[in-house]
Amino acid sequence: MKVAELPDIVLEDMAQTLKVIAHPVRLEILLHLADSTKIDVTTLCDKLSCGCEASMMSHHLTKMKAHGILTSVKEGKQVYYQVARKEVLNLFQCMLNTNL
Amino acid sequence: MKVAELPDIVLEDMAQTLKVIAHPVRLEILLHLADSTKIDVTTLCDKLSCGCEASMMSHHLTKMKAHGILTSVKEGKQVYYQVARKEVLNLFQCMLNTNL
DNA sequence: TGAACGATTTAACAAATGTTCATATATTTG
DNA sequence: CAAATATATGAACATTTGTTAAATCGTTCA
Repeated sequence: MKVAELPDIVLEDMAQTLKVIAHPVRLEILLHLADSTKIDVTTLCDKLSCGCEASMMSHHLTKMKAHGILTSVKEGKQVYYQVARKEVLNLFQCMLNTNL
Repeated sequence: MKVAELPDIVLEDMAQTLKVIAHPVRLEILLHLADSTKIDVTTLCDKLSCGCEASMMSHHLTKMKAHGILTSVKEGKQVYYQVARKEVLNLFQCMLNTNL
């Protein structure tokens, strides 16, 4: 990891990605999606312990989708979300391993 | 990594930590501190490519210190900062390795 | 068809947080 | 003590967050 050579743009991208996942609800969403392949908004609201309303949940999901972390497919009335960049889950593992 | 068992408080702490480092300048600071054991505010301003004024630099450093990521010692006129939680540097390695 | 319902998104706004620029507070030195 | 240097603080500005209400989209069924 050569520090000085890391261009600003890379740091900005990194910061951006970190910022997107740096929220307790969004972390919980990611953890849940790590297990289940795909899940719809209402079910997420029910399963998560954050007591999040559908509207707020939609906000968080939209944000992560906008940054390419999630994708979604519409099936009938529901919209199913899933993790697009599995790498973000490594970050989790890393944090858990190192007590962060 | 058992998802459902991760208590909210842990997720909040994680999110908090991520939030603190989720800024391009703060990332650059951390990378720089990974190499040099300790460094003062003005030198940091000079070395980093972000063109950060001392005042802003101080804010970033203060923030990271407040969250236990950095520590500082005052020696005469200058204040030297260094990394208190080396684990955060693992996060970097993790992100670089996985193209995040 | 279209009225009613369920699922998700969007809009609008206040409150909390984060960022940045200007100013203030040390600390050393002449 | 005054000047110069190093760092920290304050206050304006911008962004993010959370809430409530309303809008959209798809289904069902009378």
